[in-house]
Amino acid sequence: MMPEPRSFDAYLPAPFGGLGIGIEGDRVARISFLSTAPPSGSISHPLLDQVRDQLRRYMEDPHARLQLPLHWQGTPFQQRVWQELRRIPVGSTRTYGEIAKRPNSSARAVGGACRTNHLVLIVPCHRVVAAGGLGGFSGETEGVMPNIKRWLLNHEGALNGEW
DNA sequence: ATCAGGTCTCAAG
DNA sequence: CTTGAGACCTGAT
Repeated sequence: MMPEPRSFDAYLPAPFGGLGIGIEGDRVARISFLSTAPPSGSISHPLLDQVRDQLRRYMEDPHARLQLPLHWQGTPFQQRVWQELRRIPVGSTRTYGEIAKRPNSSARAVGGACRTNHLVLIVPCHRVVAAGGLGGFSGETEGVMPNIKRWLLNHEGALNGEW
């Protein structure tokens, strides 16, 4: 049996597919890439309106700020990496190795932390690339997800015709 | 204790 | 240029 998929409280279509949004109480708990709208209907909540709003704005302008009350859940190491990633400016990228340097960690460990990112876009995992290329995304080394990564980086102006 | 992973690096063909 | 092995650290079983 596959693990029970997390439920989403709202769905927002996007140029690269769509985004699922889930909240816990009055905080955003997860934002993920979805290819189709989740079966469960969306609920009504002011926070969801706010999230949709900010995400839509980001689609138009990559510099739009994403400022939302967030609900973090992860190991200390993961949280540390995520916070670090949030400091990568729009339009630039870091390699897994670069991120790993600080805590004397390793590139693979960073990849692992990225893979478990449940706040896509807010934690810009898409700005972390491999030393020799685009690198994987959301657990895939090729296919749909890396294409989304490409879209996002291009949207942010971080690709100079490469990859 | 063991293994797999969104990698890196270096050495050899 | 391409391939392969070993090394790195974390998280899950």
